[in-house]
Amino acid sequence: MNMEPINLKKLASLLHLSISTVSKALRDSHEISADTKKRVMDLARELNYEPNPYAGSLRKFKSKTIAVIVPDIINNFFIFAIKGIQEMAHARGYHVLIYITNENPEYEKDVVRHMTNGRVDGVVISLTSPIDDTEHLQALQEKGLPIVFFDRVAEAFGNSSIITTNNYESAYSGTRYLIEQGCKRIAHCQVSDKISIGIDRLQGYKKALEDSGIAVRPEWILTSRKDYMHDTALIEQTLLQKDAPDGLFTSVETHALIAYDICRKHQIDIPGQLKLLSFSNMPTAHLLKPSLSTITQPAFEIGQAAVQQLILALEKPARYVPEKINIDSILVKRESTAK
Amino acid sequence: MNMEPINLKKLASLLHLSISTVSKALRDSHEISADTKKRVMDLARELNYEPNPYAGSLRKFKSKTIAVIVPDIINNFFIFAIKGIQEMAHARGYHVLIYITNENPEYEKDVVRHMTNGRVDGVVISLTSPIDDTEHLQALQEKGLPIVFFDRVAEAFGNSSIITTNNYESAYSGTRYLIEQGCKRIAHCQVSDKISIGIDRLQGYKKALEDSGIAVRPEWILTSRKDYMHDTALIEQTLLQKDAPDGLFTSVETHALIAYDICRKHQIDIPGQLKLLSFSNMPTAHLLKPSLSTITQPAFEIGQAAVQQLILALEKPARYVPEKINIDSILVKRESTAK
DNA sequence: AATAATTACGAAATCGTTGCCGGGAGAGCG
DNA sequence: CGCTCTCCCGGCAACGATTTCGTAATTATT
Repeated sequence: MNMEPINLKKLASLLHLSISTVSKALRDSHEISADTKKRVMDLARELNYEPNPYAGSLRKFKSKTIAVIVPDIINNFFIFAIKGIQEMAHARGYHVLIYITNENPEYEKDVVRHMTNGRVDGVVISLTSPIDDTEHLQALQEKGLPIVFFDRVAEAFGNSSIITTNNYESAYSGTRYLIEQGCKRIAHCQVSDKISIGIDRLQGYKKALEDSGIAVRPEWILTSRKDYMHDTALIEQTLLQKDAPDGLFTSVETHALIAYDICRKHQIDIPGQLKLLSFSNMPTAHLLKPSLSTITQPAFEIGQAAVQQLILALEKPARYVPEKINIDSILVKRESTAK
Repeated sequence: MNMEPINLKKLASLLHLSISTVSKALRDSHEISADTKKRVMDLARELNYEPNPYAGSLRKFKSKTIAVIVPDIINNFFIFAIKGIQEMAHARGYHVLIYITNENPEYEKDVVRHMTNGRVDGVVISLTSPIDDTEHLQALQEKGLPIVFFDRVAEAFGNSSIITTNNYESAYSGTRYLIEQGCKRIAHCQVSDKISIGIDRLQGYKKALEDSGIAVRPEWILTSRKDYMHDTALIEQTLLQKDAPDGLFTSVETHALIAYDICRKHQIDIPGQLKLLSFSNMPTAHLLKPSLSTITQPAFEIGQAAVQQLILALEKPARYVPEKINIDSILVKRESTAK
């Protein structure tokens, strides 16, 4: 079944030319006559010649491949971001390797470490690791591999572009909105206290409470352990206590769904007893019962922008200046926060 | 910033050994003394040596990379499948390149054609192209690249493993279930009439109607054009006609969501006026209003099985026999089909 | 007509790794 | 002591493409 491969040597021998001539003809070099070029191109097309990418990579230290590293894929934000990344990368002729860390920092480090070998030209990453634990990324950068962060970023990390949404402002205005809707006891469920978006959103939440003269209750700041059972127990316990919250602001859609399940189980009325607002890119938010008010991130655009920055760093390193790009989220008001 | 690369030559010169000795030491060859091995390994670890994958690929015609080609990614079935693919592949030491065809057969062909060059060792694919249009895949196979199909497969395609769910039976029992719930006029929305799952599910739907003595109405077999506007108009028009259906069985979750939107817009009661059942892997199905009855596919397991088959084909070609693997779906009854 | 310049191609080195040899040193055996 | 055998290691040729350099043949220049 295994046909003999079509490579430059094969083309050259069929055309009675040298390998270098064929190579140059295919790259449309000025050194080759139009006549010869045509002969070469025609045969290449006829035999479906495809250059071996690894041979070229070896010589040129370019693989035309980028890696996307995300904490999870069961999350509509990342889905849309990956879609944006993928589309932009392909449009620019890049291949995309995908790595899912499953929220496991050790696994992320492993993946990143094995990336110092030229397999990829650059990396687009949304961090799983805490922001202060980035030696593995440092190592990458020292090897000359550009990194672009999106969503969960390492602000302090020098020389890399960072693409985020306005996390602080969104959390602030989201929390303010809950207050406007009548909430006085608002809990916040954060994804982590050691990750950029966790920190930024928490700050926005806190500031909004302060500005409204509401005291921040530390026991109502719930921190996820990325474990479904644990997170469910944590939220359930909070929602069932005597002086329970009348508002819940969650940082990821998973936790909003958990809250829905808990409220159904214990017949807590949304929005009557509890108003719910979540960062989310769920396509079904408006169809839920009740429909979910969301802070919707421009996930697709963030993904696109990340790749644009990365490719700029790769192809015009001289002109490339790391940027901090912000693309605003949108607050969509629905039933879950109605008065 | 760009540190000089750590490669075998560098290690060899530091250790005063030859390149081949270092290479063999790292691969734990029996030709090398334990002593030398240790020296080599220690230095390699210290300097974070990572072998250049492309150099090896070039010599061994193995890239330890597979491609996943899917029609779309905004679809929970594919999300979970990709997750299964990714996890299994990484567990077995493979890297995953992802390609999204956006339901565009021409793009699929392009992607597949550029894959005959050794970039990947094998391909896991869910087809966008019609089942009778597979020369591009034929070309791949002739190059000796194993292909594993999942979900949208090419049955007639020789020598490849095929992983599906029991599409025919699921569609049959789903339709029967709608009839049991009192539906007499059931429409079916298929994803395509030229794709395996479209055909299989349509057959199951038809057989169920026949077995219940209900005539199949061709105008109620709606075929998607993978265009949101078109599909919406098509379903809307069907649901608004005089003698409208009292049941709708959709093949992909997107169309179920479209149906929800249409029903809301025109105040069609689900399940009172229209019962709705859909193939779907939505995590929010039980939270919709009304909750959506689904035929849920074992997407994650299908992805895993696909990679297992592919790796078997790659690593034990002698022992590999193409298989047709079926993993059953589950019918989950919820409010959208209540009596 | 002699020299310079241009055109069109080929030879060979190179990227980092692997694997087939070949060979020297020492051990074991008769 | 001479032979074979094993143990370790180094040399070298690939893998497929790119690129630098060299060179023969043709054309242009003075």
